[in-house]
Amino acid sequence: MDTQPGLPMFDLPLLEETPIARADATRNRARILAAAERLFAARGAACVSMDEVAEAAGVGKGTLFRRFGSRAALALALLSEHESCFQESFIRGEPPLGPGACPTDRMSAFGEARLDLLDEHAEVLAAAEVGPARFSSPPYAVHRLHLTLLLREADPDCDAEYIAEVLLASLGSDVFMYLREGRGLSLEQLKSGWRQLVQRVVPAAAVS
Amino acid sequence: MDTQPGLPMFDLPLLEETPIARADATRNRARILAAAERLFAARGAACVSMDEVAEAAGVGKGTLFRRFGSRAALALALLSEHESCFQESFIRGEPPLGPGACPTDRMSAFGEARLDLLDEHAEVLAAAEVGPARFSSPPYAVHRLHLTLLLREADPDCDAEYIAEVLLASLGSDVFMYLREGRGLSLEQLKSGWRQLVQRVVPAAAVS
DNA sequence: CACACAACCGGACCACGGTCCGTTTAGTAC
DNA sequence: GTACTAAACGGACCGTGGTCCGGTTGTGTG
Repeated sequence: MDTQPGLPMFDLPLLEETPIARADATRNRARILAAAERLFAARGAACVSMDEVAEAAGVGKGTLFRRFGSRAALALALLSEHESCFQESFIRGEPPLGPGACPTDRMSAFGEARLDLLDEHAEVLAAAEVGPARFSSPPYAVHRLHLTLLLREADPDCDAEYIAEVLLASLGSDVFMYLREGRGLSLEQLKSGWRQLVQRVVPAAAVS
Repeated sequence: MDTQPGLPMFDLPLLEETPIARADATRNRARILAAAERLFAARGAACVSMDEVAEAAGVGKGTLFRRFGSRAALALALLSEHESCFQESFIRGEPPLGPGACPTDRMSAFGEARLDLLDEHAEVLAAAEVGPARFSSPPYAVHRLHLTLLLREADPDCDAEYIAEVLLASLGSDVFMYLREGRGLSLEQLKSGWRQLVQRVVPAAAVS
C-alpha cells in the first residue's frame, strides 16, 4: 500500500520477502519469528543460538536458514516493524522529524529517534548489523539517502555523501553499545552529543 | 620531548606482552608471527584460518591461542610495529602530525596518516578490529586520548570525548573497506572528506 | 647431577553459523 | 481420487574460532 500519492519517493524497499506460495512455508516463517522474538526477549539476542531458535519453532535448521538466510537477516526481519515505523516518521511524519522543519533540526531529530530505537533494541540491532552486511541492508541505504539529502539541502557545498556515512557510523549499534556500556554514557548524553555534532557539521544553517 | 609541558603524558601502553620466560615460548611466538605474516600476505587475512596458521608455524592450535588469545589479538600483534610507528609520529614526530602545528592541522594529519595505514593494511586491521574488542584495544585508547586532547585544545567548549569517538568510528576498518570497495571512493577522496569533516567539526579554530 | 615444579605443549573436543541433499508434502490437473 | 511436480522440509554434515587437560619440557634449587 502506497501511503501518499505525489511524493517522489524512495518507496522504502525495506525488506521485501520473496512472495511465499506454500502454506507450510508461511506458517513456519511465522513460527520462527515468534520463537525468535520470545527467546531474544527472554535471554538476550546474543545468548540465543540458531539451533535453539529452530528447535523452539519446531522446525529444522535447514528451514530456518532457507527462510532467513542468516542470523543477521533474521534479526533484521524481527525489527522490520519498528524500522518501518521509524522510516515512516522521518519520511512522512510530523516535524521536526518529518518534512517541514529545517534540515538541521530534522537531522537532530533523526539521530535522536535512531538513538531511541537503539536504546530499545540494542541487542537485536547488534545481531542485525554484524559484519559488512550492515552496510548493504535496505535500512542502511534508506538512512544514508535521507541524511545525504538533508545535508545537501542544509549546505550544498558540503561533501554530503561522505558526511552522511560518517554520521551514520556514529549511530551504529556497535558504537552505541560501546558508548553506553563501555564508557557509561547515558542516552541523554548521546543525544546531546549528537545534536552538538550536527550543529557543528552543518554550520550556521542559513536556510529558508 | 613531550608534546606539551604539564600534560599528564600517556606513555603509550601500546601492546606489552607478558614477560615471556621459557625459551620454547618465545621461539613459538616468533614462529607463529612469521607464519601468520607470510600466510596473510600470500592469501589475504580473511582467507586464512587459525588452524592453517598453527600448522604453518609447526605448532599446536592450543599453543597458538595461548600465545595470542584470539584471532583479533594475533592480527593486532602483527600490526604492532606499524602501530608503534604511527603513534610515535603523532605523539613525538614532526608537524603537522606531531606537536607544533595547530590542533586542527594535527587532527587532519592524524586522519590522513590513519587512512594511509588502513590503505596498506586494511585486511589485517579488519581482522584486528572485529567485535567489541575493537574498542578496548590499546591502540584505540591511545587514538581516542590523542583526539580528545586535540579537540579540547582546539575548542574547550566542545564535547571532546563524544566527538573523538565519532571521528574514530569513521576511521574504523569496517567503514574504510565499505567506503573504498562498496562505494568506490579513492584514498584521496577519503582524505579530502576527512579534512573537510575536521574543519567543520572544529569551527574557525581561533587558536594561539 | 638430580630433582621438582611450574610453565608450556598439542590435539581432541565443543558450540556455533551455515550448507547439502535425500525425503516429504502442498498444490494442481485430470 | 490419482498422479505428478515443484517446492519445502529437516537433520546430518562441514569449517571455524576457541577451550581443556593429560602429557612433556625448560629451568631454578639443593
